[in-house]
Order: sequence, then structure tokens, then C-alpha cells
Amino acid sequence: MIKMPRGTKDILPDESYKWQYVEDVIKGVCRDFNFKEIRFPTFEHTELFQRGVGDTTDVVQKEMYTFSDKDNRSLTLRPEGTAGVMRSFVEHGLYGGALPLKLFYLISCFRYEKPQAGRLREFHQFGVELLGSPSPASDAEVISLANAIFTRLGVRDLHLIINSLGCRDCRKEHSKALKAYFTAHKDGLCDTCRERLEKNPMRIIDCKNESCKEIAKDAPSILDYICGECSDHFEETKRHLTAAGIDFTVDPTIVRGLDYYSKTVFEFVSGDIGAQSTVCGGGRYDYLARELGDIDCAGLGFAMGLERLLLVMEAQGLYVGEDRPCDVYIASMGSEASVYASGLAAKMRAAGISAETDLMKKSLKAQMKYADRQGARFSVVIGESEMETGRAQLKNMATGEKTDIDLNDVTAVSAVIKEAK
RNA sequence: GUGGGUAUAGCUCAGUUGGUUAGAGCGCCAGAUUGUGGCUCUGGAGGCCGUCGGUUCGACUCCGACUACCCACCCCA
Repeated sequence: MIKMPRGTKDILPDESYKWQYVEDVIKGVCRDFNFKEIRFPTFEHTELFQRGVGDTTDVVQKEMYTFSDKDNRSLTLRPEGTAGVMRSFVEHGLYGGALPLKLFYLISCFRYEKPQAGRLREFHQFGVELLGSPSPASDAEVISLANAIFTRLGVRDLHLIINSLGCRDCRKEHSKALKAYFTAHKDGLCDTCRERLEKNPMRIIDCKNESCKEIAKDAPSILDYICGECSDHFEETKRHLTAAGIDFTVDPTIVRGLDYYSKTVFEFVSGDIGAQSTVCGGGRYDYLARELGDIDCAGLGFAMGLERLLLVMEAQGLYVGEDRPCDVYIASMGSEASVYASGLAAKMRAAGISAETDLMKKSLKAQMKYADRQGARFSVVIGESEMETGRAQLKNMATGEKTDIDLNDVTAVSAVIKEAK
């Protein structure tokens, strides 16, 4: 037997309705915020992610599904959505249209990681990108959208943490200060952090090593180094959030592992789903357009892990939608009746009633049992007398109540079924 | 990439110091009930006991390796 590749997951019919429900709610919120859907390729030139996400990041260095096609082009299955959206934005000159451009997407992403709770090799993301606006109101708008989705789904106990990474200038200053600080405490750092010291001292703040954590506690905070403009931006973002009634805490230790972030970064974290607790993460990336295209264009966005979102919802016992049962099961006795049933089903479907017929020459009893298992709301049996008279008994499966119907008057039948809803 | 746990029927799991035909519940199929589901009863199908190797007269049981799954580190959504 061939099994599914490691880190993938089948979403079987007994669960797919949950995904549809969550996706419908998400799309509804996007409509309310007037974000439009964008669809873009599952794979891109490898270089896009190297440049966009950053070739020193873990994601690019060791987690990408990269392959060569038959013409020896290096392609990569997208490990995230932002780079692809930005590529599309630049390639089609969308920055020349009305701004801000507000986009959303529902995609699967691929990372070669060791699977665990809330972490798969193919996973699904809902993401949003707001392009063209440098103003703090957009930071708040994007965060509000995420918040609105959680609210509408009934998700509770999420913690919103935010931070500012500053712009290039203040980041440079902070980096210098960090390097000086950590160099002074070099002996207490773990091996990887000693390497980080040269390359990217900011990452040390995120280290989980006890000794590093202890040292990092007193490390210079970015918030003390951000310039006037960045500071104003951060303050105004916070005021917008407060005005929108969104609770948050400033956490100077969130750094984020994708290189393109600047200024505002944020995460929604849950305590209900194990170690992979970030349900949604994002931030501003004002330099990404310059990196990928030849333009300056502000932008920000977030991605939400749909598997993680569903995990939270199920851990909290929330409503996750429901399967829509078949309206009517048309049972039949004999091949003549089976043909008649097919015709009847076609008419009913055309009238907007979902109908199912026997496809396996089952006994009547087995057909009824199947109808019950499917959760069919009504059933009707077609035999010789029904074909002769054109009348039949429409049975309400929940109550057992039967209604005499005219098989040639689908409109009337449809009325009975719709009334019972 | 590094740890820890687990692996028996479609699913959830039993399986006694190693002992010959490997079990239960649920699900599935059929019958009891020649044209009506759910409840009940009866019967049936379905297993290289994860894979390979070792110990032994004998392995689902003990040992080793591998693989997969689960959880955690790391990283991220």
C-alpha cells in the first residue's frame, strides 16, 4: 500500500465541511473589509524566496521543497504567501492602480520540517496583504481583520502581542547595541547564539536556552532605539488598536524569522494547542517591494495557520459548521423503478433539491438504511404502483410522518421539503 | 537535524512468567421483518500482530535495526 507522504494530511469527507465553514466565515470578513482574493502559483522561481524571505532564514536554508524542472530551472514550492503576492503585484504593475490594494488568499504552503502538533509539511494558510499604505491606520486595519475573524468564529483566549522592529536605520543602531551587549556576555551564550552574534544578533533574543534567556532579559530593547518616525508610527498604531477595542501587549522579544519584516510585527497566540501556539503572525514589510521589484511600496500583512485555527476551535468546543445532508433519498425497487428514480432525481435537482438514488441495486431495507446513514431529510419509495399512479409517499425521516405527493408536480414536492427546513 | 512515546481488524483498544485455532466494542454486510431507516436479537466478512533480522523447541509477547505516527526541541503559521 502506498501511504501519504510524511507531514501531509487528508481532509476526509467527514471533516471537509469544517474547512468550508471556516473558509466561508473568513471570506465573509474579507468582504466586509473589502479585501479581494488573489490566486497565484504554488511554485515560484527559487530566487524569489531567497531574495524575499531572506537566504539566511531557516525557512530558506533548510525547509524549502526545491526542485529542478526539465529545463533545469530551479523552482520551489511556496513556503509562505507574501513573496508570491508581492511578485505578482510588481510583475503586473498593480502599484500603478488604486492604492491601497487589499488582498487575501487561501493557499497551501510547503515546508520540509519534522511534523508535530500544529505543524505539517503541507499546511494551509489564510493570508492578507495590504499594499501601498505606510500609515499606521493600515497596521491596525490588518490586525482588526484578523481579530474580526476570531470574533466571528467565537475563538477566545487569544493573546495579541505586538512589537516594532524599527526601520533600517534604527535597526542598525539596535543591532550595534545588541552586539556590544552580547559580546560582553559571550561566555554565557550557547553555541548557536555565538554564531548569531555576528550574523543576526537579534535572533539571540528569541533563543530558548535558559542561560541565553537569562542574559537576553537585560538586553537593550529595540523600543529604546527606534527613531522618532518609527516610534510615532508604533504609538499611532497602538492608539488605533485601542480605539478599535482590541487588547494587546507589547512584547519586545518577538522578532519573527522572516527577513522582510520592519516596523510593526504581531502574533496571535493560543495556549490551547500545544507548542506551536502562534495561530496568526505578520507584520509590515516596507522594503520588500524594493527587494523584489524596482519600486518603493509600503506593505503589510499576516498569515493564519488554518490547521492551528481549527485546533483551537476544537479545543474550545466551538461550532465548526455542519454537514449539509441530502434533501431526499429516492429508493427504488427493480430496474424499471431505478430508471424512473433517475429521472425524478434529475427533475428535483433542477428544482434545487439535493436528491440521491440507489446506485448499487440494494434491497429496499438496505436503501433505507443508507438513506438514514446519510442523514437524508426525506425519502420516497418508487415501485410499480408509484410508477402507475404517479403518486408516492414522501417520508420525513426525522418524524416518520408521510405525505402523499404528486410525482409529476416537482414544485409542490419542493415546497413540502423546503417548508420542513 | 536532536530527543521521548507508540505501532494488534476500517476505527478505539484488550491480549495473562513466551505455548499451538489472536479477542472485544463500534462500524460494515446479511437475516429475523417478499414494499420502508433508527431499537433489539442472530449470523457473516474482515488480521503476514508496522517491516527486517536475532534469541528460543516455540515470539503478538523478549532483543536489535529500520520505517511510520504522536509529542517536544529548533523554527514558524
